[in-house]
Amino acid sequence: MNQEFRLFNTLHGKVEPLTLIERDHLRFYSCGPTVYSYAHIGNFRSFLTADLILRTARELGWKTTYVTNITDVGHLTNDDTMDASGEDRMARALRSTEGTRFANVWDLARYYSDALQADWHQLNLLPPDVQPRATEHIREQIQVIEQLLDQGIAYTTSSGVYFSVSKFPEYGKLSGNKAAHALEHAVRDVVVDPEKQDPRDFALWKKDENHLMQWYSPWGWGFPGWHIECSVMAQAYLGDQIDVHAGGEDLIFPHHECEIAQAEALTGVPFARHWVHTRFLQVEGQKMAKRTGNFFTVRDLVQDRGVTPLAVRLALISGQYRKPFNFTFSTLKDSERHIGRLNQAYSIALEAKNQGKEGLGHIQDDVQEKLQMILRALLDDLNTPLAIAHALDGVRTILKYKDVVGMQAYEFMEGVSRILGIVDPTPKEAENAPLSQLNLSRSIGQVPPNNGLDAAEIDELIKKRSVARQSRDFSTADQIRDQLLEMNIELKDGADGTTWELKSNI
RNA sequence: GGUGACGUGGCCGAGUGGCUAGGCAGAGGCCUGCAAAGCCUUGUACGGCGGUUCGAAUCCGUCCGUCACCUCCA
Repeated sequence: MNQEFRLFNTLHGKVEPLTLIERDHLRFYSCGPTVYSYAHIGNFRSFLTADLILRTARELGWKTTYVTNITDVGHLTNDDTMDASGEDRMARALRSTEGTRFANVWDLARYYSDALQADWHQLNLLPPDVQPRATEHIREQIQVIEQLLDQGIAYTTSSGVYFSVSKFPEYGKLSGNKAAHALEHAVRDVVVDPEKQDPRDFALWKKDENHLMQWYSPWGWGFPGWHIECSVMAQAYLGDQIDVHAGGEDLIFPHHECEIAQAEALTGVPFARHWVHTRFLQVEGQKMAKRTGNFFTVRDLVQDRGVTPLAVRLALISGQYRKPFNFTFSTLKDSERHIGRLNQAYSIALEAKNQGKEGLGHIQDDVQEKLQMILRALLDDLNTPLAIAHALDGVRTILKYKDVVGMQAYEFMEGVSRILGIVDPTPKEAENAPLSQLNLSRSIGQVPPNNGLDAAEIDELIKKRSVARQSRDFSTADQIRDQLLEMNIELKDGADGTTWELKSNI
């Protein structure tokens, strides 16, 4: 049985089997966001790649140690500014319209990292084992900078401490950006610190007594450079060598390149074996940006537009992580339907299991085979489109043979839930319950805002309509159906009565 | 200028030499008071041009096109 987990490794430019330092134990670090605003769906595409790596590894029976950081200290918008007066993103966020409600940058960071956790949970991302914050590891960062200085790999100027790239000949091995002249070309528009010894050198520490977030260091008051936090925290929790390091494609250079330099210059051993990068998504064919109006956070879609969170998850993983991906509302709509079918199949499977049904043999073999195919697709460089196709295939089988499926159908759906995370593990039974079982105290929170109705009133209307239908007064019945539809509530008449579900307004 | 990725039917998106991907939309049917959902059936394809081969979407070359990154960014 071939259970190799193959992933594209940016370091070598090809798909390679994951080899672990410690047998059956994955040490995994994934770069998290800077919490200066709500994380957007692009951020989450990247986190979802990490989530799928984690789920796949666990499915193989591996032990996993998953660390993903929260960057809660701003980086300079311009690393090379002479006097470090370039405003950082946290400070800029505080000054913005939205930021005025926060007393200071610390409150702002706390607020947005709490929001991140909430969105993380909504999209059914597995919790990390450790979620370290940069501000809680300043001491360790200072210690590493001191070691780099001691070994002559870093040097100080009047404005800060810099890593000396010339002391690490392998610099550029990840991104291919080896030529100094290319880097000079890249910084052409930037004010260069005249004390820097090499244009490639990057900041480890910035001296600044006026910065909103500052700490005392051997070099006076200031704050750490951006790159040092991740390598330090990764090493603190996972050791000098880790198996997989992941992040967005933009992090390849300079962030990850610099992490490698900082870590390996000191330890002399490879920092991460496998580098995994998620491609940026586009939205409706364009780069996502606030100015083009195609910028979306999870809450924009879920809270404001009523999209099922799992549909957002499914839409975001419907393309393979390193292929160009265009996020569209059409995809999102498809995903909502698919989530509905998945949940429907799950209910059927759960019922079959509760009744202890045996199920027909060939159907059982079929879904068991499909579950293996899902795992195999993910083992092949996280081929999520193929995995999802197999999952939907299985769903179709279950829906088609809903009266004769058994225990294995349940195991299949549990597997899909475990591996892909696209099945609601706690289905809202009320939403799909027959009329006779409708619970009048259903949560009002499920009703979209501004429709002027609470759940009890909806039930009343449904009952009124049922009475009208029984007396064959179809014009009244249809009128009620239309009325509810206007409030994004769609009715379905089944054999066991009428059910309703919320429709998003996308 | 440098680095890298990608081009499959109306749309999204699998498929690394011969064997049905899947979904959405479209068409027809079953079911339904009518819908919706579900089920059944169904058409359309591999950017252009060369080459290798018995045979190429799949390998090679070349051209065209699209996109991303290059110390703000997941």
